[in-house]
Amino acid sequence: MSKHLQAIRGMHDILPERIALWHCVEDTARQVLAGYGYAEIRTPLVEVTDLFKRSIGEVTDIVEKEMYSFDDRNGDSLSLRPEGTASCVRAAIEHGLLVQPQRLWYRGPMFRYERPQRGRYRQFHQIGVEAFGLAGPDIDLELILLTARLWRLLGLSGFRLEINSLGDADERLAYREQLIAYLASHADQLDADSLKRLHTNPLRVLDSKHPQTQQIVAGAPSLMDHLGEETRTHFERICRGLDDAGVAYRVNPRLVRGLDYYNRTVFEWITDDLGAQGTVCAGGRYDGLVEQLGGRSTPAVGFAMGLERLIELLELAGHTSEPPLDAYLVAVGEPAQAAAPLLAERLRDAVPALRLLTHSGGGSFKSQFKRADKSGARYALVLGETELERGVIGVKHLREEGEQRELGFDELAAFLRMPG
RNA sequence: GUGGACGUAGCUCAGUCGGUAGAGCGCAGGAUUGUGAUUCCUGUGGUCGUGGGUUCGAUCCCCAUCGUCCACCCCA
Repeated sequence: MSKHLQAIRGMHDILPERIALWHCVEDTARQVLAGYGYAEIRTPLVEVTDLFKRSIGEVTDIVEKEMYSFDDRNGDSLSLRPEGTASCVRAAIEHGLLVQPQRLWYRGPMFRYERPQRGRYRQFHQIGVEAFGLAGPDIDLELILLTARLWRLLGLSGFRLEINSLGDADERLAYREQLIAYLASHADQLDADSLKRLHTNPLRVLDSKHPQTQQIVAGAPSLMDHLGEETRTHFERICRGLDDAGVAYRVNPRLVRGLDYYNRTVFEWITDDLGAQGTVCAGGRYDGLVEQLGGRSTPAVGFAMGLERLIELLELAGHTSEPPLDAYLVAVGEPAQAAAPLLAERLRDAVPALRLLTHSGGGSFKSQFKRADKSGARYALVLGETELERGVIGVKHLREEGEQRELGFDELAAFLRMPG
């Protein structure tokens, strides 16, 4: 690029030619979420840094090295949000929303200082969904079914669903001890990263990609065996529900998530079509987080999906946008040009849904028709000297065969209301 | 943060074993002074990412830097 001014690394402009795909995902998601009774919430992009430290976890990569943090003029440390759950929980506590069950969703940009890669950006967009105050497995199931419906409506297939249960806090603690003991006995065979995590975040070693570490992990004690009766039943009921709903899934006992606040259910929707960043949607239960952030103990489940990743999949699937315009108004000659704006206004009054672009800048019939064609409009509306004299508007089909016709205003309005 | 590939026209790319660059598409105009998309003709196109070094001379070689892409890591 020869320009000296350019967008910040890993942060991308979304250009008009691609915006239709964003609308498609956003509108479909909004429609699905409304259908399940979820309400949208919007929170600031910036929060006190401490909020993320206390929720995501001090020793996670996100908090340790990926946050955009800065001091404001008061000397308070603030951060661009790296994810949405923490803000959502903070807002819910702050406004007393948690006195009753709440189903909330949000969307917007998130920021993480990572090395950009396919499907991974420094500013990226998520839609997140959170359900508060509901402890039963039915709500975990509802969230997963909701996502499955969304994929269906978007025409996306080929995802696989992986689920796991991390157990309650005490179950996990007991397992953690055993896992550390096991891993420590094989310490000499672990890769450096896993060795570092052995005592800080041993569960993360389970989903290491390192081949040799994976071999060790294969022989590790299973988290599933450490689940208590209640946790196990909770998990089984989700699996049963998925079976009954006909949603295929795979229990992956090595699925853990990178954020500290998860307990019990975790799940991921994964695709093989995006290279290394295959997780399209992920989430889980976080029953302890609300209390941890100063609220009353409140069970909660949620997930987030990456919009850039979904949109790239839609592009791969060959999604194209609809022709955006119904009509393009061609006006040649001074009197016609003077009359065109008023004609356009009257048409918009008469046909509120009409998508009409009026030519601007004058020019010959030829050049205006070229514009009309490129605009993608279905019809050209023609206003020239002759039409003006006769009090009619020419209507020409740009996308199909058909004679150019001359219609009076009322006829034209009727035609544009019910074209074709 | 680590490793690798790559930055040439608005876009996709070619090219110069070092002598300041081409194609296709696009865009503008014309063939048709009231009709687009097809066809034909003409025109428009670039500080060869940026900065420095070597050289008589650098888009090409060297170094740095910024950016893109891929993988690791991590995650949506």
